[in-house]
Amino acid sequence: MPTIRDVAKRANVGIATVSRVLNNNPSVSEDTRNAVLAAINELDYTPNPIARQLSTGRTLTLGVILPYLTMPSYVERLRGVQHALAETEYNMVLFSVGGPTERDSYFKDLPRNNLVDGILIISLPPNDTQAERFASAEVPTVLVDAHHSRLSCILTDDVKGGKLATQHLINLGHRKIGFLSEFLETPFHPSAYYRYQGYRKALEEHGIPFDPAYHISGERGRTNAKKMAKQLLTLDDPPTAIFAGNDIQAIGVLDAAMELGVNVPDDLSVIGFDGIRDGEYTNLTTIDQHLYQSGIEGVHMLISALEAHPKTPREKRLSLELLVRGTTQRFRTQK
Amino acid sequence: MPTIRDVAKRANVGIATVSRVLNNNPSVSEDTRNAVLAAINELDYTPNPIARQLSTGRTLTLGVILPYLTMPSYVERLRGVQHALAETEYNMVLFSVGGPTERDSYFKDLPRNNLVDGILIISLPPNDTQAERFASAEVPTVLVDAHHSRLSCILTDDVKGGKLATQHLINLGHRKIGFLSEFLETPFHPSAYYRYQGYRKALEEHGIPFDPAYHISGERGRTNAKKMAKQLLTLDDPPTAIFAGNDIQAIGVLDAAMELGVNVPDDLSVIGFDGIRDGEYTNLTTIDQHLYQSGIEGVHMLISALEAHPKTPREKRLSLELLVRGTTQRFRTQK
DNA sequence: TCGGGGGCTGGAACCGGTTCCACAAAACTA
DNA sequence: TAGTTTTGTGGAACCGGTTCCAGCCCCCGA
Repeated sequence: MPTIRDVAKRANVGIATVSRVLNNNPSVSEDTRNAVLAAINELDYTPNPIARQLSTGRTLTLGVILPYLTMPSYVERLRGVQHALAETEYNMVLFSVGGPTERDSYFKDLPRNNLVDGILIISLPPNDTQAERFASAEVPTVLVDAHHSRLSCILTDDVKGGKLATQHLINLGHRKIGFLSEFLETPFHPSAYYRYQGYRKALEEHGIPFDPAYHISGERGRTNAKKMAKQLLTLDDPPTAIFAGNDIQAIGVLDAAMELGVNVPDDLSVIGFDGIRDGEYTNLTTIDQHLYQSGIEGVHMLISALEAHPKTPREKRLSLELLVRGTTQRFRTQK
Repeated sequence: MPTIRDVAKRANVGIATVSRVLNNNPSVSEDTRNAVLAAINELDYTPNPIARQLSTGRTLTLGVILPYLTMPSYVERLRGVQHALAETEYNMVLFSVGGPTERDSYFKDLPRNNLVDGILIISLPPNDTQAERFASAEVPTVLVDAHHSRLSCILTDDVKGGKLATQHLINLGHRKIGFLSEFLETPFHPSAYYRYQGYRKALEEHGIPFDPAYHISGERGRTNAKKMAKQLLTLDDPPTAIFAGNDIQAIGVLDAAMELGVNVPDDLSVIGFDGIRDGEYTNLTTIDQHLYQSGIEGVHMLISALEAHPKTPREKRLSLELLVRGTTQRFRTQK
């Protein structure tokens, strides 16, 4: 593998000059430049980026910490990141987190070791100690789908979204509205809890009393959602509409309805939350939280932090959109 | 940021000794080791991986070159890679390819510049020149879902898969079988072409003449598949079964059937190819090509090449599985 | 008592770039 | 024509680790 010194020798110049040519420094005469370029060509020389990284202190690499791609929403956000990064000079190192230990070890080492110029954290909220570590590090950090007052973040207003979803059902004439989600207390970002709050607020604003029997939470995943939905649907006085904490769970609700012979949307309206592609196939009404866009915005915020090194963290809220498809319908008393 | 020299000074030892402690070299006395560890702790020192990379020549990083995550099959393969990599000491840099220019630039630079210890290429077949460059580089390369005789690869037998799919339809009594796919001539891996060959072979073996009217190809994507399927289904003598080149296209066929009021599977059997998760929602019969597994196998092969540096490329074929779900049915003359 | 060998340790060179600084030659300025 | 700037260039130090090699000390055997 030829080095910069081989090139210098071959072109009969100093290594500083070769370096200048490589970095398009204008203070090199035309003749010298050509001689160097010729030598580079003859030797098929490529500069070693590791050496460059060591001496400049820049790696031109951004680290993305995110959970294993088990949930479609992570993939969708990553797609956005990928798209936004393509237009920049930065590469992306993926740190996939399988569990809390791994997460904590990345959270501990990454801000200290100069391996990356900036860090994007997706759907993994740091605790106070960890956030402090990120905030005091010289490498900027941006959270996507997570919040901490010490760090910049891209946020979704889950309370508002929960309200939006519930209001849609209320506007359709539903009064018996179930809420189904993963456990509200979670060590990760408690989006389900916020959505639940939006649900409660919407009910309250419309003078609909909250019925604890219509609220169920449990382990995440389609199959568990199906089980929970069955519980709701076999109540003596079952809900006429169900708001599921995310799209995958909403699909679980559809599974349950199918198995119980409950017709959607005639006998049951179902609304989800996320706006993942799977919703298309199932024709699911949902709240679109612009997952793809969140990745793009995260990268933009990180890049601008890289250039400006702002002292105070920034926050950006993404908009939400009600996506009416085929699983919600006006409630008919008649039935 | 403290360096190894700061630690050495604080612990009153030489830098070599600190380095030995960092690398668990046994020839350090217990006392010295403790003194060094104490200094490391007091200074909150973390070794700089870039400097280590430069001096050892190892980056502990693998490069993954793959197309933007536009197709579910890429995501599924990447999931497998992610899973397999988690058990190793390697990190993963993602080089996402949006177009041919970007692909070629990665293909050109990556094998030369020591940025990664090994390269995994997913669904992007190199041409002869590029393959030669990879083969002669000192960093090992493995192809997943692509083939070149000079490089190790993880392969799917698309001809066999195409035969399997077609035979399934034939076994169900179908004789008028359509084949719909993206263009057969493509600069990328011509899997559609191989699947088409399997289709032809199966017909031949069962003495069914090939009817060019039943063969259609065009741009990729669900919407285009829908258009093409409509053409097939509005023929004077339409096929009773359609084999689509991949699952997304098969879903497009389902869209077309729905719009034309053609009942699946009563009036039309549809089979896809891939085994992506989207197939679950649509209850699609398909050929499962074990995408997730392909990522895992790719990583395993690459890691073993990293350790053994084999001179000749290796090849591994993944198995295929017919996944019978709800979109195919026995053909009834009666109709 | 002396020589040899092993256990620890530190200095210096090295990995391959970038960049500060010094300096020669050329190009202005008066 | 002498003095001052400008332009182009090379040497050496530096980034922060690893590792070769030399050397010290101690213990052991003769």
